[in-house]
Amino acid sequence: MTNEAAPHAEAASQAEASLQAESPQAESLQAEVGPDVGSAAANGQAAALERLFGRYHFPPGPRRILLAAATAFAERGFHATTTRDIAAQAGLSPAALYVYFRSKEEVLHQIVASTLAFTVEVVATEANGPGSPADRLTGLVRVLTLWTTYNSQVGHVVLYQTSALSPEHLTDITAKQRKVSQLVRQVIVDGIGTRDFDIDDPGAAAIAILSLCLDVPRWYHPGHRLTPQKLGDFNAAAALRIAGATQ
Amino acid sequence: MTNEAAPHAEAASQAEASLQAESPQAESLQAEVGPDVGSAAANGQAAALERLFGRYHFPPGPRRILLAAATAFAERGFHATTTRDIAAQAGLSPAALYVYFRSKEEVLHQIVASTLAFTVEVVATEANGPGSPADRLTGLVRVLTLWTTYNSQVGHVVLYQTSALSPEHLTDITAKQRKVSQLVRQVIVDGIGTRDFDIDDPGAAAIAILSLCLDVPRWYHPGHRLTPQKLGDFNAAAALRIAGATQ
DNA sequence: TCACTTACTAAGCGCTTGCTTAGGAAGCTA
DNA sequence: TAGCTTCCTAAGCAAGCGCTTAGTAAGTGA
Repeated sequence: MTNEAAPHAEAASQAEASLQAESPQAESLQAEVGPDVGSAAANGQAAALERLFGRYHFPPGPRRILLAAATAFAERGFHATTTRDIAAQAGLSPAALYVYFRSKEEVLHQIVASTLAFTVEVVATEANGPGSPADRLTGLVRVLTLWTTYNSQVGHVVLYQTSALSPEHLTDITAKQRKVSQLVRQVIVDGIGTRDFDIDDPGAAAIAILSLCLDVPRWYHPGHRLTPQKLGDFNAAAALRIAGATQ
Repeated sequence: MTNEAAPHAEAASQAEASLQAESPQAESLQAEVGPDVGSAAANGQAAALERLFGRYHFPPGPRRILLAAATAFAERGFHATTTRDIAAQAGLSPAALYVYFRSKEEVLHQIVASTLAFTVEVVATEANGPGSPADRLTGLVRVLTLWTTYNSQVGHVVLYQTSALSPEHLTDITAKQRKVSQLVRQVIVDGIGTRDFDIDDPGAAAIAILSLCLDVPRWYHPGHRLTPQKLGDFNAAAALRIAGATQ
C-alpha cells in the first residue's frame, strides 16, 4: 500500500516494459523450446527457465529470484511458498525480493507473463508458418507439446497458479492465454476451409487439441517412458485425427 | 501432534471406513453424475456435492464443513483458504472443524477421497459394461466428461490441490487416480484386440483421452456455450478418433 | 429429577507470514 | 581520498494462521 511508486522495483518494471515492447530475434525459437543436447533432464527445466528469463533481459538479481520462485511455486504452489523460501533458494536475504519486486504476487506475474509471452511467440510462428493447415497444426501441436514437456514445472505455474494473481494481472494473463487458443482455432478454421479437416465445431476441436498439450504438466515428469519427442509426435497425430484430417 | 487418537474425529473416520468397505447400490449411477432436471447450473454444483457426501454417509455437521471447504478450495485453493473461511461459510465457529476432523488437511483428503471413490465407481461401470469396446469407450468418455463438467469445482480440487495432502493420503489418492487410468487403458487394449481400434500405443492413447476429460475443470465454467451433453458427445467422438476406431 | 450424551462455542496460544525501515559494504569516478 | 552508486542485509512489526482447551446449552433415557 505504501509502496505505490517504489523506486526499487525498477528492474522488474523495465523488464515488464521490454516484455511488451521488444521482440527478440526469432531465429531459433524451436531450438530454444527444449534443453541443450546432453543436459540432464531434471536440470534441463532450470536451464530452460534461465534462458527464458535471459530472453527478456532480467538482470542477474531478479533472475535468481524468478528462477527460485518458479521452482518453488511449481513444487508447492504460490500460497505454500514463503518469501523466505524463495530468498533462501536464491541465496539472498528475505528482504532482497523487495528490492526487485513490489510483492510476491508480482514475482508470480513476471514468471507467468514472460513464460506466456514466449509461448505465444512459439505458437504463432508455427500457426502462421508456410505449408498446409495439416502441416501447421502438426508443427504447432508438436512444438507446444515439447514446450509443456520440457517445461512442465513452469507449466504448472502458468496453468494452475494464476488464480493467485491480482485482478489486473489476471486480465493480462488471460488475454495471452486466449491468444494461444485463437491461434489454434484459426489453423483449424483454415483447414476446414481448404477441406483438409473434417470437423463440425472448430471451437470444440481447438479446446480438445489444446487439452492434449496443456494437460501434460499435470501428469508428466522428467524420465517418463514417453520422451518429449515421442509425445510430441503422438499428440500431433492425435490432433490430426481429432480434426478429421483427410489423408 | 498431541491429537493422535482424538476422540472427536470419529465421524470422519467412520465415513472413511464406509468409504472403503461399503458400495452403495449402483442402480442409477449415471443419473447421479449430473444435477436434477430443472436445477440451476450454478447451484447444481453444490447439489451434486451434497448428494456425493450423502452417498458416503457423512453426518450433517461434517457434511456442511465438507461442502463449504470444497467450494472454497476450488475457488481459492487449499492454502489460500483459512479454517475460519470454511467455518464461516458452513455457519459454524472456527473450532467446529476440529470437532469433526483432525486437521484442515483431513478435510481436503475426505473431499478428494470420496469424489474419487465415486469417479472410480462410475468409470468402472462403463468400462466393464456390455457392448463393444467402442460402445464402452463412448460411454466412459461421455460419463466422465459429464462428471467433470457438472462438478468442475470439486474437479479443480481433485486435480490441482492434491499436492497439499500428507504423503500417506497422497499415496491413497494416487492409487485411486491410477485405477481410473487403468480402466481407460483396458478398454483401449480390448479394442485393439478386437481390431475395433487402430492405435500403436494404448498407454499414450489412454493418457490423451483422459486429458480430454480431465482438462475440463481448467477451462470450463457453468454457462459455457458448450453444454455438458454437447461436450460429452464431442469428447466421445474425439476419443474414438484418437483410438482410430474403424467405422 | 438427574446423570449422560450430543453438538457445538468463546477465548486465546504460539508461531509464521508478507513486508518495511534504516543502513552498510564494495566498487567506481574524479 | 571523497563522493556517489550499486547491491544487498539485519532486525523487526502488525496481522493472520492452524489448532487447543475448557466449557456450555439443549436434548435424552431411566
